[in-house]
Amino acid sequence: MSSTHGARARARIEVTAAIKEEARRQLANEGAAKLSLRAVARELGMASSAIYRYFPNRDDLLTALIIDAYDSIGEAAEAARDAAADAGPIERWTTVCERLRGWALEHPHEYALIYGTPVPGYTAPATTVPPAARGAMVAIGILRDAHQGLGLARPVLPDELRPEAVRMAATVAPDLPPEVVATMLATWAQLFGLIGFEVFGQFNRVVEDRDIFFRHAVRQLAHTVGLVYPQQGPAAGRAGSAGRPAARPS
Amino acid sequence: MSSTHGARARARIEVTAAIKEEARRQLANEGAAKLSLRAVARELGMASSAIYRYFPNRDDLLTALIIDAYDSIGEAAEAARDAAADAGPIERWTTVCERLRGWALEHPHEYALIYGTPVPGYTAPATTVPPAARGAMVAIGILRDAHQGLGLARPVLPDELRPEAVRMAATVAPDLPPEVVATMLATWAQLFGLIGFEVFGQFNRVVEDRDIFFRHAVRQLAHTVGLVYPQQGPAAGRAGSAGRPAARPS
DNA sequence: ACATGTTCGTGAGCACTGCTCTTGCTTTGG
DNA sequence: CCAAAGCAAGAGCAGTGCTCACGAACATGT
Repeated sequence: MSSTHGARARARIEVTAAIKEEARRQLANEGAAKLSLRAVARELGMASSAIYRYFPNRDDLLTALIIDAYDSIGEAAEAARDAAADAGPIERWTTVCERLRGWALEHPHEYALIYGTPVPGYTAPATTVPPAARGAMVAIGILRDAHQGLGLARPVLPDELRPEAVRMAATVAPDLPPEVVATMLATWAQLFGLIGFEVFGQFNRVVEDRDIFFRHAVRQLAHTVGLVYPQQGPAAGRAGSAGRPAARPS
Repeated sequence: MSSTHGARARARIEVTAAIKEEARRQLANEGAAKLSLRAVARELGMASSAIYRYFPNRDDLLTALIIDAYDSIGEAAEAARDAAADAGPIERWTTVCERLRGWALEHPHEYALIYGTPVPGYTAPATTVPPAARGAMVAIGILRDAHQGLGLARPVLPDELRPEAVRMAATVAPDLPPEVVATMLATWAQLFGLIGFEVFGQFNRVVEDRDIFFRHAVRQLAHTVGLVYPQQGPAAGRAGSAGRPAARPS
């Protein structure tokens, strides 16, 4: 049916890709708010109305770019996880976090598209959900490994949070303890607070050496989320500075 | 010179206020990207060109709204701090954090204006810096009080972060230990990660009971930033669940 | 091989935007 | 009282998202 049959179908996916590519360029130059379909068409040498054969409206173009961005950052996270496959959970965590930050700094406008101000009146369709979850799934995977390998402390939850934690765990990672999932989600949001502040310039004139600052903050987050150095037979990384069993109050 | 002399000057500041007010209304309805000067003028019953007597261009109107928003959230933080003046540092911290979140949920578009994606090509003028710092100053004040009252643990910093921590402390809070300032800045960014995820809908379909989730996360942040219940003579709040001295590794 | 239905690019056009400039009017200060 | 300065209005320019009717190129069933 809709395979790469004729020259027509082939041309269609080529033009679609060219539009997205040019749109991404404009995104980097002007930002999402000023993304102009007419300008994209002009740069591609086609009539402005021709764009609408490929994307019914501006928001749909944005949706395509959003999905691509989620896939891109998700892929980066997965690659970082795989590159640090032999290291311990804390090293894997920090490696993934630093790669997420690196991606954000390399693609600030695409980062803004997915983690910044949502486009007004635009609600992301359901198709964006799976790509959006890729990054978080990488983090959850690291926690899962640590959980199975005694490298994860189970934080103590207050009773009032327990039902919500159980609910969250059921929809996100049913095989992990609810305490871990709840803490993980909060930590995940906090991580993007750090990244966002840097990308959006909130650290200007305040934090200078942001590499080191971020590295330290992310190690602290690893502790917050419950990652500790394994207690029996340390993993690949140096395990000199041992961690506590660490059950935190309230 | 430029006091409230004639009826003309009075009218000017009245019209300026009316423009900002109407602009804020449009902001809440349509978002910053679709803020239309013509629509503002139309709603105010004046010619579109008349707006430019008061704001030379659209970005300057946005700048005014940004400053107002910073002042508004800063004022909210200060009010929360004063309302909890008699409580202990942890209660003050959580009260301020929950007020910040409350303000953000009440004014999502103004929140997006100051903590979301920056307007492309627009760099905030220096006049926005003092209002922007108001909120963080409230948090620093709480830490200062706790520091003087033995309610603050001094976290252990790795050596590589020390010079940067000293630099940050010098420009932000010279009277506080560098470790505290460094940890505080990271925690501050993480707090806005939590708020941003909620305001921008990243928690949709994942976190249901966000009040409780946020309250727990903020208590955890209080621990991260080093706030503990005072060791000699507990403060006003209940001090039953005592905290550890808590010096954290790496 | 031919006719049919679908897809595509085009250019005109609508309603809207930010912004500029000239033209007159009103208020102000000397 | 009168010149100077501030002000609103309207026309106009260039740009935007988006629609529509039109031929041309393609795909496909008979």
